[in-house]
Amino acid sequence: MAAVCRVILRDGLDRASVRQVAAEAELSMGSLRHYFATQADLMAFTLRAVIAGVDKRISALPDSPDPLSRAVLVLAELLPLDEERLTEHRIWLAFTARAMVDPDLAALCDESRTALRNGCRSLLEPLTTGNLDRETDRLHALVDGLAIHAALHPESYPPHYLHEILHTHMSTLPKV
Amino acid sequence: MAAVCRVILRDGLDRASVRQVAAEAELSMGSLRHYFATQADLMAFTLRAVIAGVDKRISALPDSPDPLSRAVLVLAELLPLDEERLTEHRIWLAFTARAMVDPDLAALCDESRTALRNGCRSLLEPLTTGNLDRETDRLHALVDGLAIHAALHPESYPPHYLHEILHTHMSTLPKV
DNA sequence: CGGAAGCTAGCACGGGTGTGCTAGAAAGAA
DNA sequence: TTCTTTCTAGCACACCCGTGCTAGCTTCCG
Repeated sequence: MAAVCRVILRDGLDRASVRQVAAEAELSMGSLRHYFATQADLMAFTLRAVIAGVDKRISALPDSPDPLSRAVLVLAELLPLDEERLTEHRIWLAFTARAMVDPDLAALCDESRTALRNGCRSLLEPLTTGNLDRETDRLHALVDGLAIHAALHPESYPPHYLHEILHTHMSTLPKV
Repeated sequence: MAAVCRVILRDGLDRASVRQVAAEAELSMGSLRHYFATQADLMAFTLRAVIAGVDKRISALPDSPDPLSRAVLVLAELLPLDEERLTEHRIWLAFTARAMVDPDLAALCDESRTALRNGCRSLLEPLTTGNLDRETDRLHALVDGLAIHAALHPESYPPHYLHEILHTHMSTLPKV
């Protein structure tokens, strides 16, 4: 639901009321509620849609025989390298913050967080001989941290710089 | 303002209304407003207090002649290794999310974010011969990412494990 | 003692909120 | 055509909100 995202980006998740979203979507409140019985439904649907979008983009990625370039390619999808991904990350951050006090959202966030971690792990597997779990968590933290910094200050983290940091990290993994 | 923090942790920043905070502090609304003219004042004060607490803890740290152990010592203060720091990080995350749509809070967050980055930079300076800016941003992202993951899932990130990851990172910095 | 200053309590206003509900329009099947 | 389903619009309720305001209480200084 594009309207929900626009409202969240402009006014924040707190102010994404049913009324505001309906106005943004140029719908009446009643119409909106015909599709989404409650506000929680609306928000959960939106979050799911964002997650599904990311998943889809990643699985559409071309295969690459070289584990390192594949890893960089995949991880780059998780960084806000363009307007679309910047939007996704801001939405994601808003929901993550709310997940701290909303068990339903927390479950959703956890699910995709775990998937992300597993993804990092499988990318890392052929690339390091260090402790895999530890390296996974280190990479995962780096990617999320970078994403947040870049989402808040895109001007300080241009795409090529993000790539550079990512490459540095992957090149300094503990190896044999 | 401990009451504000309790409400934010329990119900979220959105629901940290003047009424809720007053109730949590066992004060009347009027009394609270005698000290904080507006809700924004209350929140800004709280955020400043949290930031000041972290600053104070860090500057109270004992000196260490060894740059590596000093770095690990300082950075450990930025991770949720105990209940107090866990609280701080959750509060911080809540405010960060709101800073996306609140320019006043954004200014505050930026300020301490920059300070943190500079801190990382000066810790890193004697430890790596890699590109200092890039290493700074990489470390900064790692610390923030770790902090967030640990704040959301403390059970998966026990203190010794956080330390371990930190140590791994510092040991694999690009060196001569 | 008197008076001022600091503090507390609470009311009231205007406004925004989620959701239950009904009434009607549009569209498609019989 | 008529009936049924799907959709739209909007009202109404009860609730919580920030803030302006006043009235009373305490505390302390002169």
